Amino acid sequence: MTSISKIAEMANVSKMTVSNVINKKYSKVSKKTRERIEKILEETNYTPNLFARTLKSNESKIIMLAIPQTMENDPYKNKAFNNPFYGELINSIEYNLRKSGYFFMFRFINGHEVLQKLIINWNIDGVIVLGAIKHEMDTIFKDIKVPSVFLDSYIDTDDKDVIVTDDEQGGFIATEHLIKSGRRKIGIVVSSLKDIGVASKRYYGYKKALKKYQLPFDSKKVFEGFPSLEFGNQIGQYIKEHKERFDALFVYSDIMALSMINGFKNHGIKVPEEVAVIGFDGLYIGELSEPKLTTVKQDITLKGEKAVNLLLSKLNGQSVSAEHHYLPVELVIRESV
Amino acid sequence: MTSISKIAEMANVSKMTVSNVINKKYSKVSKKTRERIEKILEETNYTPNLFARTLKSNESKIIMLAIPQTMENDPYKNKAFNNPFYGELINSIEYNLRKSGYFFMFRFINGHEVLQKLIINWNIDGVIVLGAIKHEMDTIFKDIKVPSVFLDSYIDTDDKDVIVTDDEQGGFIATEHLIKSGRRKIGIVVSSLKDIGVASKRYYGYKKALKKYQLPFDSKKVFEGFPSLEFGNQIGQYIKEHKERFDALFVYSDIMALSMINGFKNHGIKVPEEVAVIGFDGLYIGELSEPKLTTVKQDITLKGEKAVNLLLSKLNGQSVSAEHHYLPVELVIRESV
DNA sequence: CTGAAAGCGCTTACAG
DNA sequence: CTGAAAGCGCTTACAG
Repeated sequence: MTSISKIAEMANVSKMTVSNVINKKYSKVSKKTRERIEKILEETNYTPNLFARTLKSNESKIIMLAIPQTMENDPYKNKAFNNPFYGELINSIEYNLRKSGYFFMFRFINGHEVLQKLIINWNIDGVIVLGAIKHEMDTIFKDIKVPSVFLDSYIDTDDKDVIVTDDEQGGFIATEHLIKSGRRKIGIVVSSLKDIGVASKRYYGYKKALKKYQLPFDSKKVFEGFPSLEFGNQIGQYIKEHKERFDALFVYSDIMALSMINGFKNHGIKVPEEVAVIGFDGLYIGELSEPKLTTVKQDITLKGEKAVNLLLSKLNGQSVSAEHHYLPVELVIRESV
Repeated sequence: MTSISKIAEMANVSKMTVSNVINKKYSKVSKKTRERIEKILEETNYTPNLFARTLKSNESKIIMLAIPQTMENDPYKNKAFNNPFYGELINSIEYNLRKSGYFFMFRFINGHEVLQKLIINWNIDGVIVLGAIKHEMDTIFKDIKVPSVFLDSYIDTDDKDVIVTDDEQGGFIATEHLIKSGRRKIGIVVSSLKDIGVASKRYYGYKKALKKYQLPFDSKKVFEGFPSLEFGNQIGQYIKEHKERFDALFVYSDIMALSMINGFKNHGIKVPEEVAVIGFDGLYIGELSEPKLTTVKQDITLKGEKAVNLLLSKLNGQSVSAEHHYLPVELVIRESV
């Protein structure tokens, strides 16, 4: 491995001069020296050691995507990333970071870890946090001293940068669409309502729509769970047994909605004739289902891009005060309602 | 930020003693000193700077997942990670690395980059390469000097560690299952056959099965493309127009198979009655489709685990000679054949 | 059991 | 325009 000092030796100059050439501080180097050094750099295939650079400059160019792991994260037990949402988001974040010359570190953070430790460990320049909930701000995300952007997080603090989809509005238009299509007995499927997050915001939107159209809210029509064949079958069976009480379901994610539709099929419930189903996300797989999934679409790729851009503007000091962005949602009507 | 020297000052000892306590080299420190230092470490919430450590020790604990980007990788144009395969794999790799105390860096590598540069940049301890093809070994993956594992890569070198699914066997049993179910006019859909890779191996298996059962091979029944609504519709239309020539399709991935089934629906082709479809991967979404997708299942989570374990065994010098692993496939019969 | 010192590969005031 | 030197935070022979 060629180091600066080796290059300096070969070129018969000081390390500083080499460093100046590498960092393109050309005003400090004569053209002749510069060209001689550049040639050697080229020949020796010099590659800087970014650890050394970071140690000195305190700029690592590493951005971390941190996902708090709320439940068991052994992928054998919980394939969290079954949901293509994650792949699409990660794809976008990696691309946008790389385009700007940053490196992408990715990590689930379990409840016992404190993100700030990892940040110091690696001199992380900035952090994108996905799906944080309020109480985690006092534990996992305590004392984060680098620029950070909270994605899909409802953390109830004004001084943090936050990007979310307009989840409440999304829940509202989903439910409103069901109502406008003539449904009156509308259930909802979410992950967990224990904490305020994406799921509960969409749930608020659901309740808001019911209220606006003077439909009664019934807590027995609220189902909490995670996408799986079992859960879909369970809800399918329940609705089969209480058919008179349901004519529609708002499901808070597409992957979950497809799981529900599957459960309905298994129990002979016709979608949308007997029970209409509307999802949330607008994933590609929703276009492939039978019936094709009506859903509330969010632009996941854009979300990743926004997160990176906001973070980088923080890093560059272009944006100082905290920003809160609400990304728009869009109703996509297909066949399941 | 507390550094070792600050701690040393507070404890009235040398930096070396602090370092020994941090690294649990207890034989070199008296119990009394050790406890005093540990208390200070605790109180000051000391976190080591891993850049400094790496600079000295040359062990970064960073593992990189490198994916060569064969085509345009702007996620606005090509949502590569639409395929939940990637999410599941990344999930598993991250988990298994973290469990072993490693950090996970993730990056697409475009054709102009050389991975070895990135490795030197970051002192990467090891690399997992996903989906490399032969000629990339002379460009992108030239001169990799750290332990590396090639996943889903057919690179034709004995001295590299390789983990692949038994793709040829998978293609064979998929096609054989179609034949045994009475189909004789079997097409195949793959990504690209230009290079030897996962797609072409599955294609060889397809040809092998045709041969074994003395069915003619017809190059007009081979379709190359990428999963999208358009491609599904295109194939749907083609098969509609040449209905007499098809009664089954082996599709090299589940996400692509679902795209085909969608195209068939749009053109009124009944699956499996008119054309049977078998996929490859065994993703969750295949259980949700209509009809449920018959497929060749691979264990993606296991694949990620194997990749990490093999790489770590290389790092620890437990495994010296190159290993080639073939992961088993399994026929999962559902409804689409 | 403990310390002083060198060194990993870089950058950056400072001096000339 | 160029160099000598200090220093980023750590580890590691070496000496006592």
